[in-house]
Amino acid sequence: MSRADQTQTAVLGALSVLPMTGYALREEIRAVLGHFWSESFGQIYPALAELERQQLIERRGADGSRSSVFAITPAGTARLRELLSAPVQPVRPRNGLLLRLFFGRQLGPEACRTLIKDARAQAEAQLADLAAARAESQEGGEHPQDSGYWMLTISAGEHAARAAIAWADESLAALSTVEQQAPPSAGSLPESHPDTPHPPAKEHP
Amino acid sequence: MSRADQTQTAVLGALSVLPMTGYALREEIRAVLGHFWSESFGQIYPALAELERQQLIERRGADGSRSSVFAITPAGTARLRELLSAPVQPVRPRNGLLLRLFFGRQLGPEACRTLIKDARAQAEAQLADLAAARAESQEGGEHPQDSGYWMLTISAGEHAARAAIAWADESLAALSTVEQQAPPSAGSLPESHPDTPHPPAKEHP
DNA sequence: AATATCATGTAACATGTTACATGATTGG
DNA sequence: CCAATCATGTAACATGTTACATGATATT
Repeated sequence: MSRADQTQTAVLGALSVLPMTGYALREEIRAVLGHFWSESFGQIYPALAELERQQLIERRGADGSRSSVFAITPAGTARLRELLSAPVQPVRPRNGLLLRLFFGRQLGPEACRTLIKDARAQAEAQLADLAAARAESQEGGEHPQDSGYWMLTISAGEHAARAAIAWADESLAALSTVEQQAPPSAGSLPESHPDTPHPPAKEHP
Repeated sequence: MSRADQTQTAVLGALSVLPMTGYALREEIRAVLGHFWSESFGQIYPALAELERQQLIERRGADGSRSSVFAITPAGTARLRELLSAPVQPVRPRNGLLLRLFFGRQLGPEACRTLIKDARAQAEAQLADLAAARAESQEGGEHPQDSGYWMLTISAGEHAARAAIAWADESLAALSTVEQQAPPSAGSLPESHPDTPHPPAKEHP
């Protein structure tokens, strides 16, 4: 699957659940797929235009005039299955948090701790979001056929978030053992004695 | 931090550990930061040129002539700390595996199971890689000052990989309970045509 | 009547990847 | 000498984001 097709996959997939407008599409993608997927405005409309040109979706004047609801066609459903069957596009990782921690000596332990605490808080928030999504999906039950699959994605997010929290706690503990190490001397200064504002930390045994 | 600066951060960071050529830089980034970061060739050289122009790094004719080793300057170290202190760039998620599973009904349980098994295998492989990296970092010990921080990134990868494995096992079990559900009718059949926004459900008997 | 939201789009920009071109050095 | 690898770069392409322009519809 070429990369461009990924947007088409998401759009076709969403329309396979329910016909909607481009605007609603973006809202739904943000709200429902947001945990693991994102599309920007500038991609959705071109994708819709292209899909319509290929007759994989069709536009229906919803009731009177303006707002056009897009619905998937049989050919579109076939194409969706084809796209979903294509190998998963490997993602090039770019984790800004870990990049900063890797060069953590330049930042010093205090700043690193802050970064980790922030990440932990984010994971907690994520967990709360997912709990809400899980409840909604299980109760509302408008799409019982899909909800089993949707649960898989929610569960994936929960596992990842819990792992992040566990890692953060472990890391905060580990960081206290390097606390006494000062960051290396500033670029323009010769090495001065370590004058970190941190009180002496406990050595690890 | 603008996005472009992220490459500069990685390059400056790597050179802060050890001066090296652009080629070696790419190899090191791939080998050492590979678990959480990536840079493509086409970005490294322009970044090096720009950093040299700003005198944040300097080029040294290594021994005789050709291969130029880049070394960070004091100003470069200062800039690195500035970059590392900037807020982490939020990443827009794009998880192709979860996208496929979310629309799993179109694929059917068997294909989904395969996807999950593949993901599990990948996580296992990742875990093995990280174990090797951990061993190397702990024994080799060429950079004792940094190794504590490096361990944090390895640990993050391990937590994530273990979470992925646990999720996969759980999901494979869950999927067996939806096993009997057939994927919805093929694209050419009338049920999936938009005339009926919700294709009739084939409930399990 | 004024404001907020829905709705569709485009253009400019930013970012990132791939393939290619070029040549030096090294090891067999 | 030949092949592999090291080394530096560029250009074309692919992808993705942001800001803007426009106007309808609904709400207050």
